Amino acid sequence: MVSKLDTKTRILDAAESLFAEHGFSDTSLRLITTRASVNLASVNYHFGSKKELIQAVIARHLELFMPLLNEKLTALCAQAEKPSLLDVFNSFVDPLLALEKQSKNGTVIFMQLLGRSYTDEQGHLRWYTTTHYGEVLANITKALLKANPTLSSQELFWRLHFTLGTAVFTMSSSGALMDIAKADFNQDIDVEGLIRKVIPYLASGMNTSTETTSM
Amino acid sequence: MVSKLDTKTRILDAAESLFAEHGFSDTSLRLITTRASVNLASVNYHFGSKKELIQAVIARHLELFMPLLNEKLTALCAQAEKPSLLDVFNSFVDPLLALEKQSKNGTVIFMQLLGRSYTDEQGHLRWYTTTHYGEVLANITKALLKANPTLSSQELFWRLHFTLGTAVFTMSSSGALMDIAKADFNQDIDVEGLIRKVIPYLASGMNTSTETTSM
DNA sequence: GTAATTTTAAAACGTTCGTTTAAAAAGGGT
DNA sequence: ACCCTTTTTAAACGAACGTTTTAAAATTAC
Repeated sequence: MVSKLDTKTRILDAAESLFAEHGFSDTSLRLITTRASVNLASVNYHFGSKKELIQAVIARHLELFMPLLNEKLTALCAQAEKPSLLDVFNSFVDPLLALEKQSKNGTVIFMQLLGRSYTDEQGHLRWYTTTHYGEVLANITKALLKANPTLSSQELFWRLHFTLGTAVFTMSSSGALMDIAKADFNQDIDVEGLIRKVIPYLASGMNTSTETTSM
Repeated sequence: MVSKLDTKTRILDAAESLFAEHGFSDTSLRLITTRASVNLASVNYHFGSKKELIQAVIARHLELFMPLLNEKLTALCAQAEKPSLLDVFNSFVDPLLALEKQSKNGTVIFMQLLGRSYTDEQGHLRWYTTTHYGEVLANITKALLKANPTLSSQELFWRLHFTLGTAVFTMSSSGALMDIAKADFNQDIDVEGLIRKVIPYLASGMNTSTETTSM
């Protein structure tokens, strides 16, 4: 059934890194199959089309990430005491780092794919995630509301997307940012360090007091 | 010298909206020239190549935005009293809204182009902005440091990019966000409203207390 | 071992892309 | 009117794309 290393897997591995690096449109099937050392036609044989390959690449990450995140969030929602916003955002750390083990630079690639899915196609991924992982998304808002019950659903909506923007953009350009940090002030920081650095920012933004909005 | 409406301008107008909507790679010159009602070859005649057209589209917005922003920032830096972070971020409002007058949805298009320039090409725009508008960028950090002198240059660097991510992502997907807000809780909000909504979030994130980072 | 099925392989398909060419049209100066 | 420059136009170019086809090779089942 499978050889030493599955053709399907080799395609997925090559595709995900190339997609993250160059985007979906700028990555040709010929480039993918060359890097994967498989025949050009095998993509259409195993996945049907390029579009379905893109979905498969994203789905593979979501299938690992979402259950891990859901586990953390339900635990947070089940406990008696009120969690802090830092607790909620820290729930994302382990699931994100788990992606790192699935594939090299998995975390960054996942976030880059997330960002590209938001911009390259028109909300195609948004539909996929909400239908397949609606429960997880609901648990995110549930945990955030438990940490900050004063938030209206409207404010939560906006700040959640602000948060998503910060995270996606930061992790997507993490390579460049870490290079600049190293060159400008000799700061060595890895992916986990960057995640932990952005979390307080996100928590602070989510906690924005409405009084300051008037000024 | 010019006819009723310049061919060059018609190309720029058509290109910028299509670039923002579909991305650089997914927008063909044939689509642009068709919408602009000009001949296909006129792009290469007036701009040289597609790549140079992309730069021209971005440059046109930067040339309007950057001087306006610089004016606001220098005024802020010149004044005696210490500005708040909200003051600094509010300096961006008028320059951003000025883009709205240059072209329809100019603000959103500008931010979308900014985001795409960060992801589609590898730091090409970053080099362009730093060489052409390095003074403005320096004034941004100067104003932020005046508003929050406790920030180290490293922390400022990171939070500045967190801020950029929030702004770019939010404005890039503003159309979808405003649609959802309208459908889910009947909230009518325009571009200016969205800008003013994100600013307190940005100011709060920029003011993140370092003590909370330990937890 | 043979037959049926699955997977790989090479080649070609038709389309679309950015770009170039060469001629026609338009504009400006004197 | 004329010449000279600028701009527009239609057509074609070669390259690269996703996909399909057809046959060979490998695998599995009996």
